[in-house]
Amino acid sequence: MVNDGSVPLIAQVAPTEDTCTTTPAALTPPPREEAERIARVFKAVADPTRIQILAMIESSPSGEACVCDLTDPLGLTQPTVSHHLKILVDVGLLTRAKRGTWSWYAPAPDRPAALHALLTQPH
Amino acid sequence: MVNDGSVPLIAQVAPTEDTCTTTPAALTPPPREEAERIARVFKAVADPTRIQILAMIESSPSGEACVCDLTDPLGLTQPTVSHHLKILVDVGLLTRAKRGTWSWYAPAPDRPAALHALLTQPH
DNA sequence: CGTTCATATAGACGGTCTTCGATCTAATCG
DNA sequence: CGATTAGATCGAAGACCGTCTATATGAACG
Repeated sequence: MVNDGSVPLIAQVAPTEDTCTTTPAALTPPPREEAERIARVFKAVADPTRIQILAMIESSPSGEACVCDLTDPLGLTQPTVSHHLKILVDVGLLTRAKRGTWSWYAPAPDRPAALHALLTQPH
Repeated sequence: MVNDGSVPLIAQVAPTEDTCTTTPAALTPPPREEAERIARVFKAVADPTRIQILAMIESSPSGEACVCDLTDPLGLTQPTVSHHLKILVDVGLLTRAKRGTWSWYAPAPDRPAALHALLTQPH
């Protein structure tokens, strides 16, 4: 890709640090729309509380949890926990099933697997 | 760390949905410190501009790019691009190599692979 | 040494996010 | 029906973020 057949006669000491803006092909970013869609998912997990919520639900023996299971261990109020859960549902990382008075939250089956891997075995 | 690779995505329905707070074992969140560390990485990629920057650098033929390569295609000022690049370097997703007047940014070799997969083939 | 160029940093401004208290909705049960 | 309970929504306060302009740093070059 760089320095193929067309080699200058002058032996350059450094391989590729002449110019930058004059690179043969200008870099083009991916469509803004696509970048925003990806960023939206990352933004949902870019909060320590929501990462804790996801981990709690996934480690739950029944595979799901309701709001009242989360408030006390997290030390947050019920509206705050509901707010975080809504964000996670909106981006498709959790599902909500209302049975009776309680709302049960569970990991969405089609959530990105790589995201889960990053969450469970961080780095 | 608690969860292994194979996760039972399908939660068995309705074993016990009487109570929620009286579940046998109360759910305990992962340590806040760990959740904050993970969130810090996600926050770095929770911005469409930074996702575009990462994609541009990874698609660059030389595998790196300097600031002046990015400003025009992104339509942003130089300080803004430098700001985003600093964030990506601080979380360990990019490396910076200053050669001469230019600063060359490249993907960090030990960055999480799952993150890269999510960025390149989104869903 | 002074100029120029690429980049980094500082400070400011408008917008967004996290959290809370207060209130509304809806389901259970006496 | 009235009371209770779980959860959702609203509105606000404070912190944080992305972007800009202005300026500082530092290297190349005449």
